[in-house]
Amino acid sequence: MTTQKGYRAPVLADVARAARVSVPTVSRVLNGTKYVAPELAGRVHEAIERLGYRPNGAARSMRSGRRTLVSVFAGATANYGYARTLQGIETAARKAGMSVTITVVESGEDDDVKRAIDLALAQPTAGAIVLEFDRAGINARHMLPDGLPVIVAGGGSRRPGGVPAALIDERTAARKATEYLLRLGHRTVHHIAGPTAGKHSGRTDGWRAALTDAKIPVPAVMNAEWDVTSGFRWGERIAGRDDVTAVLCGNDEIAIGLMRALADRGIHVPRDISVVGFDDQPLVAMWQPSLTTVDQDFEDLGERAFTMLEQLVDGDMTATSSVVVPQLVVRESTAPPRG
Amino acid sequence: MTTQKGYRAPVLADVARAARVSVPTVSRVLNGTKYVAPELAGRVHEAIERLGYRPNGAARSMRSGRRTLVSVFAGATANYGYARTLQGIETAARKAGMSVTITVVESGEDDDVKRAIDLALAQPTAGAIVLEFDRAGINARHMLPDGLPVIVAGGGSRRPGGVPAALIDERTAARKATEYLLRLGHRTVHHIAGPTAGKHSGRTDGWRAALTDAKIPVPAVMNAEWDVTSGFRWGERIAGRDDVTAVLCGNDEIAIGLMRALADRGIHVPRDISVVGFDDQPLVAMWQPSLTTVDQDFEDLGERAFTMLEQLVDGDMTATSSVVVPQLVVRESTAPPRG
DNA sequence: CCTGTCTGGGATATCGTTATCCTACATACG
DNA sequence: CGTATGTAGGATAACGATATCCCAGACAGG
Repeated sequence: MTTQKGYRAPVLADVARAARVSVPTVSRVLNGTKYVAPELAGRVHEAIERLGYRPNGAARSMRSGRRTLVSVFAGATANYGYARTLQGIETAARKAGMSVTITVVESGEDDDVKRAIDLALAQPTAGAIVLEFDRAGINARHMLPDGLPVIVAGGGSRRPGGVPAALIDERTAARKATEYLLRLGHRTVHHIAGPTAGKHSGRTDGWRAALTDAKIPVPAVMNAEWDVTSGFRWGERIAGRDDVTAVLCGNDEIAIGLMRALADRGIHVPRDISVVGFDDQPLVAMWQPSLTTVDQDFEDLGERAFTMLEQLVDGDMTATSSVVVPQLVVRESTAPPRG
Repeated sequence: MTTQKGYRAPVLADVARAARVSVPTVSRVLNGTKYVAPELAGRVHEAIERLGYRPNGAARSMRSGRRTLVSVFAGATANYGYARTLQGIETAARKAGMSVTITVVESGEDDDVKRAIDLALAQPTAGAIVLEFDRAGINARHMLPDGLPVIVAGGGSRRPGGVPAALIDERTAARKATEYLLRLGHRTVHHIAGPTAGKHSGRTDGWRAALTDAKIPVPAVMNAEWDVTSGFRWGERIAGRDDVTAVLCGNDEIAIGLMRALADRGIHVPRDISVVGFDDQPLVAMWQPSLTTVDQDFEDLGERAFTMLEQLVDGDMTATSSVVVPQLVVRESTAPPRG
């Protein structure tokens, strides 16, 4: 540890002095913008190595205008879907030589959104990716300054409000899951929804569309949070009803909570009730019974979002929208209804 | 959308002109470093609002030397523990007005580590938090430049190599979990370990210490990855053995995979075999049987790490180490052995 | 031999902000 | 009344890099 009180990080001028060349020459060696004689370049490299020089990103991005920081806005970070999407963004960004900052938008309130944006954009930001799985994300998009390249990543099925987007088509996926349950012979399918992003939740919409198309009256939506406890509580209620034979859950947590509550009350899944989740978290395949769910490739979503942002930042405006339809993974938690 | 081709973000000079004051005065209004006449301050605020001015962070941090970016290095991001720790860091940082960048260190190889560090430190970084749950993190710490404030966050029980650290004492937790199983009457406790961070894994060490103290021969460690599949494979093997009555797993994923494999082979948990996990992910409380596990407060860990880093950056060197011992949460997956 | 083109590299301007210095004026004090 | 003290705000320098300009020398062609 050579950490001293008066330590000052070496700057370009120090390198130039040590290598007995001018400051711009060092810069040219670093950026390869012009030919530099091998002899000088060698001296420069040696000096850089010896002094442990590291370019100052602030100065660099200020003068050159190039920014290498991407801001991600999200309503949460630790949830499975968010975390995986973030992972995809980080991986793609790192390959492209860019860094990622993550800023949580506490709520959809204007104050929280504004604070989050001010904080994030206090850094030299090339562009933003907004994770629109909830209201916080949607409001964040609306309040971002004009002129900043923005990509939306989320669960919609079409691009939101003129902003290019990377999407997972949850609507179609929910529709396919519902149709699958109907094909198994269920008279209807019930739905426990997570907190919706405004009026529209792709998952809920797809479920509703499938029922409507099949000319089946749409049962009341059961509203819940995204956590296991919510699912458990609905399980307690559903256990007392005999009109429910199939449930499409807003996510895997809800499904698992539901199944536990049902099991505690002696209701067998899938014999008595079929359950479908959403997300395909690694754990749910190990459940007893293993969970039929929708496999969402969040990591791919993140990578697509970053790639589009990169194009946008480079001035390639052709980036419009990219939609992937996730697949239903059939496991043990679904079966034809009894009798 | 007023996004035009030739759009240029307003700078301080634009605001100054609009408010008919000098550039430094605008800066003073923004930073409150000196009294400014209310009249002028009002004009400045109005101009800022009208132009949608936003300070350029690069220029700011360059001139003032103040940095508001914290770099987190981690071997992964989407795993439960990493994601929650990150969440804790982000929350604390946001409250303190700082942003967080996350950089994944792909492996412990010098090349990967160096690349990750170069990328992250290309930004104006105030300090770094290294997540030391694996070898990648540990190597990252060693290669960080001198002079950069660094805090380690991880599962050790004492501060690693002179660097201040926020820790979760996994060793003591694993010891307590093992002692609990022994108290239930198990003759010995087996252990499935995740990929260890070098020689020492607190979880494995604590397990070994508990057995040694009880004068029980230490069984061979079963090595696994952190995922459910690893646990499942060990379950297949353990099912054929009758000397295993209690298993301490490196994390919850392994425990769940293990339990599923056992269940598939007609082995009942906890009657035939007791299983203990590590982490207390939200889902595992809903398992059948619900999982006895060690509750690790990762979010708190992240907050502690950030707070310590903040002190370090502010020149307060008194910060040394902060250790929390996580609690065992007893649920349904553990019981006395048969007979 | 003169001129034009190319190449390597130094001198200097510049990015947007904050730190430092300085001036003008008002007020207070001996 | 002269000087010390304080306040408000402008002028200017500086942070660390890159962009631009420019000059010296090498070399080719007429």
